[in-house]
Amino acid sequence: MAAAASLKLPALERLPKETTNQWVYRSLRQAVMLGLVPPGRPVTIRDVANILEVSTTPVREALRRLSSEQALEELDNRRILVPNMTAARFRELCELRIALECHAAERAMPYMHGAKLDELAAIDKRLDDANDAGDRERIIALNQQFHRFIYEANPHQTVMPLVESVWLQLGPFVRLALSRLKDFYQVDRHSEAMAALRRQDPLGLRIAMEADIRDALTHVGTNELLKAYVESPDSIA
Amino acid sequence: MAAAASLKLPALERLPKETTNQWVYRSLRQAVMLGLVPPGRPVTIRDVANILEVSTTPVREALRRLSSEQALEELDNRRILVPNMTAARFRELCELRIALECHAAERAMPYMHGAKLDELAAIDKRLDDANDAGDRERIIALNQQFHRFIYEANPHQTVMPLVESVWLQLGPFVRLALSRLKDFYQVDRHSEAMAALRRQDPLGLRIAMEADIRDALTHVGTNELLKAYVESPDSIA
DNA sequence: ACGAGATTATTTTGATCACATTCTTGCGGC
DNA sequence: GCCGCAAGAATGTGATCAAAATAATCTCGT
Repeated sequence: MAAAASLKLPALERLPKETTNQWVYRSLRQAVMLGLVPPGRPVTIRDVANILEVSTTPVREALRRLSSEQALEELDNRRILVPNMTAARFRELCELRIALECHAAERAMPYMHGAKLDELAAIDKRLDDANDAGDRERIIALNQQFHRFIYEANPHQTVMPLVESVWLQLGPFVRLALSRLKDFYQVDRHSEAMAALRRQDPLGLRIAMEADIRDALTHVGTNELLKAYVESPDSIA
Repeated sequence: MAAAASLKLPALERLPKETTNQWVYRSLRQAVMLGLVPPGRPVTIRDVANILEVSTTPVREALRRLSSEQALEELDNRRILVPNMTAARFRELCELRIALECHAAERAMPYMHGAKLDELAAIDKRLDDANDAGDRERIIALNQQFHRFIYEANPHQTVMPLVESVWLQLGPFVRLALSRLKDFYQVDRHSEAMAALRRQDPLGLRIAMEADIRDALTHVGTNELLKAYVESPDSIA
């Protein structure tokens, strides 16, 4: 029946106390983040409902939520799809990420005490290991964890949801960058950032953060990789 | 019947081609923006559905969407409410607004040509008039329009949704500030911003923007007004 | 006759609702 | 005070209706 031949969803395992809505949301979010949903192709409620074997209501709510977070785009036609990436949009998102996260880091700095710095170093250590092992999934996860841990040190959270939104929009392409890169300079940047945190040096922190983000993203944004992807996504994925 | 004595919703008129969902969303958004929903008091789906005389489904989706935009908060209990404002959170939101909007303005600057500058000046002129007339509703609306017009000059939009989210969270309190203020310095700041745009001077633009936002918000954030509100909202509203 | 563009018909998709189910919470008996 | 039960509230389902996309047909000028 309902064909949906080209749409594959990861079928995340369902957590114990989780509502259907949350489960569908997590699944779709992950699918978008990993770039499994082809940009431009409409994502219909019924297709997703059929694939995940749930009714339409939770699916529509999950799609709507992702639209609110700019991970999906709602057209006038009521069609929902993954927005197309362009070089210009990618550049905008990079700069936005830098502005947002430098700000977040600076506002969180005063709350990074000794114990928290040790925890952060531990995360970085694990990231280092994953790096050596070449485990991409873990590298992405731990890198996000590293950044999140810093920003969330600030107990008065306002930025993190916005940061997540930008991550969601960049998600698939960051993965793309990693899939081609052999080694990462990020570890050094992370060390610089941690040193700046230890010194409580706002400017140093900003510089390290910006460098870290740029290192991670410029490999996609500037070279021909993004262009190739934009033109024919399937050839790379 | 359904009591909900203290919850009043503006009952926006329903636009022609609008779905129930969109209408409920607009109504709730406006209510939150104007501070009509008391923070801390749970907003139940049923209450809203009864007040607006629609079924629960569109209400739930509207509430969920506002939660995604950080205008509402979903507790573990599945209860939904307007997050409480604290002095610290307010400060965070101000700084976030400044960081975001300075960035947005700077990224939009190259796209502000002659014709667009004239349009901007026209908006500012109308704002000036509203200011003289003391029409608060229009002042708020036009001020937002002024800022939005600048940021949206950038054709590769990524920031505006994030800015809207912050506006939503600050909304009620900005209104609060205006309700007490006699005159505004913003007009001058707007002139400075326009001058900087004309010169294509990034630093000057940032300075003017930051000053403009600070002028609008510090009156709430620093003085006893916010404190009074946080302690007993009803005494001020 | 032929084909580009408009138009209608069919089918797909989204929106809304009422009801069933599941979860939370607050009350009252012990 | 604690436990359990009942009322209230939210989630999820399937049905129904309206809107939009796609397919098929028609019109008209050449």
